[in-house]
Amino acid sequence: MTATDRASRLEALQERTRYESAEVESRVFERWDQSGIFAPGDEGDEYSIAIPPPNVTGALHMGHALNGTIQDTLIRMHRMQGRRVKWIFGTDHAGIATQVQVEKLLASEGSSKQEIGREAFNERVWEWRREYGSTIVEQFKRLGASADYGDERFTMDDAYAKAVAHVFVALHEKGLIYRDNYMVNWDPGTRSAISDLEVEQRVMEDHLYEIDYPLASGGGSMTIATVRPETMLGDTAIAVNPHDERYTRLIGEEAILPLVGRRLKIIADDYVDPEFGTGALKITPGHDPNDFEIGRKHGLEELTVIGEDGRMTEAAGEPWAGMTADEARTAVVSQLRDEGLISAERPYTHDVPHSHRSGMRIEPLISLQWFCNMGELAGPAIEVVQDGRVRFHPERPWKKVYLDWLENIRPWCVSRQLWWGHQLPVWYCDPCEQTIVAEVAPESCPKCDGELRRDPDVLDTWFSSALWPFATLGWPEQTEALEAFYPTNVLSTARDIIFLWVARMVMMGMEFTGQVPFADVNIHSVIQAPDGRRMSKSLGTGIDPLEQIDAHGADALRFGLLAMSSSQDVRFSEEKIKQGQDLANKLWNASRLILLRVEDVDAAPMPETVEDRWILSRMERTTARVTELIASYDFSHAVLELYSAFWGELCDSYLEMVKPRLYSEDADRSALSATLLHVLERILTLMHPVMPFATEEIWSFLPPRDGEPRGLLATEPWPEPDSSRIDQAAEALVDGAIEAITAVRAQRDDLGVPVGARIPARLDAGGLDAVAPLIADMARLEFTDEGGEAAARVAVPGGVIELMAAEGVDAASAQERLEARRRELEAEITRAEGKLANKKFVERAPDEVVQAERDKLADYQRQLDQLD
RNA sequence: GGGCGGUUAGCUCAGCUGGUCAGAGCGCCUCGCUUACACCGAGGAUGUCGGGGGUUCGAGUCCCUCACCGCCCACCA
Repeated sequence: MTATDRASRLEALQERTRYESAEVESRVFERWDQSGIFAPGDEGDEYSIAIPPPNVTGALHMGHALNGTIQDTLIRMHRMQGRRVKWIFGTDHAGIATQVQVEKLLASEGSSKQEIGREAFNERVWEWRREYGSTIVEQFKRLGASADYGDERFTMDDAYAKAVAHVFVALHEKGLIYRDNYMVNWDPGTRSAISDLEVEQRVMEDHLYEIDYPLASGGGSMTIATVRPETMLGDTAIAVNPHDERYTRLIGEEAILPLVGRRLKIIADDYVDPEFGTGALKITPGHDPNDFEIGRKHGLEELTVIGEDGRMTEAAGEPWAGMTADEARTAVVSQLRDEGLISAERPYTHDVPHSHRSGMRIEPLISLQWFCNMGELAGPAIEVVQDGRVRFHPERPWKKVYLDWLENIRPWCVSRQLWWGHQLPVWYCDPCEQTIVAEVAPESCPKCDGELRRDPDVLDTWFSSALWPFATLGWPEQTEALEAFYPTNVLSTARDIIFLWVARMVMMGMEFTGQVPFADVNIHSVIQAPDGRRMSKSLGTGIDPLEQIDAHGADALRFGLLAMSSSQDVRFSEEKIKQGQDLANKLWNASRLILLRVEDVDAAPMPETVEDRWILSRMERTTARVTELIASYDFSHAVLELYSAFWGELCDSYLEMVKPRLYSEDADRSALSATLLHVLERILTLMHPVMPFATEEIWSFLPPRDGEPRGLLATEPWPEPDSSRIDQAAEALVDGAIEAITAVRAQRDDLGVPVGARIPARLDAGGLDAVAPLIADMARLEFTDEGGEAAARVAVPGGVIELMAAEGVDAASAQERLEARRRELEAEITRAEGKLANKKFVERAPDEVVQAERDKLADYQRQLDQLD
């Protein structure tokens, strides 16, 4: 860029009185992209974050936007700190979610996956992905996320699939993955088994029926209570508590299952609660998890009377076979009623498991599935969190939540009856009952050389997600990227997937790489809808981040989200986004003021005045504070710190103090220019990780450095706090001056003095002499030594400022404020005196606290004296 | 059934190990289109920190209890 180019750009800047985010963002993003900042550089200690991969089917929601902002803020700061940064980016194949999308598409074409077959279906999914899979990627770009887009991953990539198969086979060889006929959560909606973590409890209104089961001996009956009468068709026993005196004599006897006639053994088990219902429990090992356990314990027969299609099976017998479970319930109840076997029925409210995926009621049933025994894997994952190799932020309560879950971990059902996903690397030879588990498809049966049949099931999506931090880097190959960027530094996510994903990544990471997958886990807040409900598409409570970007700008959204979020769940507030927008605009205009008034200098700051030293000192403190806050994942405070440092200190105070010098045409403004440019550079740098677009755009207007046009702010070095610029004396002086200015302005306002009018005043506050010109200027006073009647007295740090009678000064109304101040001081004095008169306080409180109270009292006393 | 979190200005939220911690932004009121910005500036009002009890010289800040609200975990039919 030539000097004349710059001149004309500055000229154009004169006209741009507003920050136009839409216009700036696309242009700035293009510059970042072109210059290759998204890819890791060649130097520096590595710093990496693996993004929680969004679903390919996904659209950017507020959670993505918040987490994307958090990660990008970390990534950008560390990039500026000279680290060799990689933000591992990609998408998840999201088994069920994606399959459902494509099924819908097929349905709209009047087709179905059954009609076209598995192979063609999968081809359609890939096609779908080619067409729509980049949507969410582009949306992350609009956020300003500086991820390594050039090295994007997908959990169904060939290399990734190899890693998945490798892990499956290895765990199988170790005996941790096995096939079993076991009770699973069957989701009739997706027609697949799902894991415990994908089940959610919903409160349901049901009926609790009491049903009489006649005793085989003919002597009376036993009454059991159930909410699912239709499952009685699969009953194989009745259980009572061994200590329940009502039933002890019946243990070992038999009852007759009504409607069916099967003989049911009456067994004893501690599980049964004598207090509940009738104290007798029908046992249906095929359709209830508890009954299943009891059944296995007692060697009971397991009958499957409800099939995977949700209909009654042949085993249920006539006339129920073929009915849906609901129909069967109605039929069973009606027949029982006819036979007079229902002795009671009452409404019953209880929790019922539902599929998180389809929303359908879970049908517990026994199914042949693949499981992963997690106990052994959990050990190291517990250890690394206990010894601090993996740290949660905030630690409380997530560390405990994580540990509690791992310490009570249960087997994981990893097979899914879907078509889209990682198909199990398992083959069967039916004739010789061989099962082959191998990374590479075997040609034929090793025993009989016969044809093999591949297991049609795919793996739970979370199985492949669990490998994300290392499989994305090429594992199991020992790639350069793996060597450089694994383990990653931080994992950032909301709490809802701590078990589903975070814990499993730690387990798999430890098992297969021997290292933790990440050192820090940042658990951020969940953004709720403004009314406090969950933000969800189905509820219609979602707020589209892209619409927020359109309306307020990406920087505004980023600022707002960070300001909103803490460790607590928070309601979305568009006002916070608006605050971010105002901040971007203010930043833009403050920068214009500086850039358009300053001389083109290229020098270190040269403080000339106390306020110069003050702002330089304050900037160092802000630098240290912001750096520390971001590094400790305290984003809301980091962002508020930036806000108040920039708006409060730089704009409201410093820039106003400096204006007379800045606008004086005759004076040499080079020293001031150097200071102003330094301060501007510093604030832009500190704000860049949070508001990358506006800061980058402004940066491009800065004068050349070392004769060269500026490069990108995104790669500018992050400032090291410079303690030599800390100036406590200057800070005390200027802080005092600001306090005095505020007090005088308030008084003027009360007096009705016109804003622009300069009025005569006397300064009688020893400590403020050095900043008298500053106060005079900012508070529009003309200090004199002349006597005369004071129209008003204003208490200021260390003394008083007397406003002299002058035109527009209404002495009478001044009295009011003075009185108010006097009352305030008197109240404080009374309070302090009372405290100090309390012997116990003086005796027991720490000396410094007592002394501080004495100092306060003295100070108030002096102020009060000076008002008289 | 366990466990966790919340209840602070009209709204959304900060307040670490108890002693200027009663705050911020928005909103509201008054004044100002002053040569960066009206997406602005100057000034102002507003809270017995959910209720009750306790510990302490001193408590939004610790303990107990009650009341709502929310979340997580859990195999009581």
